[in-house]
Amino acid sequence: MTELIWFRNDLRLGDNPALTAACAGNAAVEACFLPAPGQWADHDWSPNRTDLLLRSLDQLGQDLAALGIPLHIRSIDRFTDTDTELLALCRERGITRIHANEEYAFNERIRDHRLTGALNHQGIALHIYRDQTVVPVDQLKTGNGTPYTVFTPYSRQWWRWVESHPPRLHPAPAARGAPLPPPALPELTAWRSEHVDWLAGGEGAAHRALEGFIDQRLGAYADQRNYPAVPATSQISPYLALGVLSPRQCLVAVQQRTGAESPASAAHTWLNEIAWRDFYIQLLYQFPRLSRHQAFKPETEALPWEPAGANLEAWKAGRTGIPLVDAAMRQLNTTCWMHNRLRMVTAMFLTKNLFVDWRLGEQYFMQQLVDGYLPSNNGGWQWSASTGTDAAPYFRIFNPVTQSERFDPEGTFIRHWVPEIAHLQGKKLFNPNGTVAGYPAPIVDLKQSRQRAIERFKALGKG
DNA sequence: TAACTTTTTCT
DNA sequence: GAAAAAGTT
Repeated sequence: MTELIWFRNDLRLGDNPALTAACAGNAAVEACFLPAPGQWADHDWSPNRTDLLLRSLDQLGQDLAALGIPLHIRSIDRFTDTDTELLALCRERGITRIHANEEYAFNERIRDHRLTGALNHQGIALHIYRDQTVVPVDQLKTGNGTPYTVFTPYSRQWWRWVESHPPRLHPAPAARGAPLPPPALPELTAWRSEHVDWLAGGEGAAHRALEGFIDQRLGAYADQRNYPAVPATSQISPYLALGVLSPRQCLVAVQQRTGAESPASAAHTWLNEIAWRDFYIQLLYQFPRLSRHQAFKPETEALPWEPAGANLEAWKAGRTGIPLVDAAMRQLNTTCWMHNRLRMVTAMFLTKNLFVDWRLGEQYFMQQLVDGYLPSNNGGWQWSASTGTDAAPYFRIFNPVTQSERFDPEGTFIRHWVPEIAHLQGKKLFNPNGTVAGYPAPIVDLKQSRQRAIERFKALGKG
């Protein structure tokens, strides 16, 4: 009898509940990963993200081989091909039990549900373990027993739960046999990218990034995280998105490296972002429509979005004529990552000023981001578009010029990414307003478009 | 995880 | 007449 650990969104040895369970006994342990490029395409996964995935998978295969655990990489096209491939592997290798960590998006849950039946029919058990969050997705409920849909009360309960349940990490397994040759990776050329060279793959790199952040930048995080010109953020989101790092490891690392029982305020601010991540994951789990291109607030489906067209293309290209928006989009297009404040600014500009359907922005972000992750990306977009849970009130519309004055006061970030206006001084830099040859005039009037958005949302209530 | 407008307060 | 506070969207 052989145990199989099926890696999905958890490309790590450390703190991996399914891996720990697979290695609990003395039976032989083998591992598998099933790349599904057809499904990746359906989910708008970026080659930037899958490049990091494949490099991390490569590292995982080597680490497993060193422990004497073979990793079988069997490419399929879509989730519907999973049963055939897994059953064949189980038959080949004499596997009777499969362990995997839970995934929370709709298609993944359907896959696992169907699979359980198909496998049981063949006498193979599929064991699923809670993962991806600090607090289990169905743990926190309001007084009515309903899921939380507002962050503030959720986070209160989140902290209370975390303090009464200090996370205990699953240790990485010990060697189970003689070292093996590392597995070969499939080519998947279309899913490779050269734009994410700056980011190293694998668990070791992820932990170095996490520890470097805590040691060098965590103290200043609360004060500086909103300034895109300052490298104040942790930059570990790509690893969390792929499960190369677990959020529980983040929590424990903060406690251990700061030597604090309960987190100080700087640590608190950062860990609250982990709570936001948990919040959005539990929402995706509780409300399947979020996985299916639907608004959390159904009434917002009636909003008369503008035809996307040239405005969407200008936004994507970073040629809207609004410097902070353009700088942010160019950062995204070049580095496959964008500062969080700018994600809000650019999303708000697309959905409120250009009044383009949030789904198109959400999709473009997924197609570019190295850290694209459905729960956070969808949550963030619906927050900005005021269609989601705990969303920005529709009348609270960011003014991208005011945002630049506040969060890029020296213009450092704008000058870096929009060099054609770098010579401008003072407030001119934040809104050249068509005065620089070679840089577009604003493609939309900020004041008028703000008013238009407010009126359209207001009309919803009367309908 | 605002912005804008109007009103009031303070020198 | 500026700055702060309050009200509106």
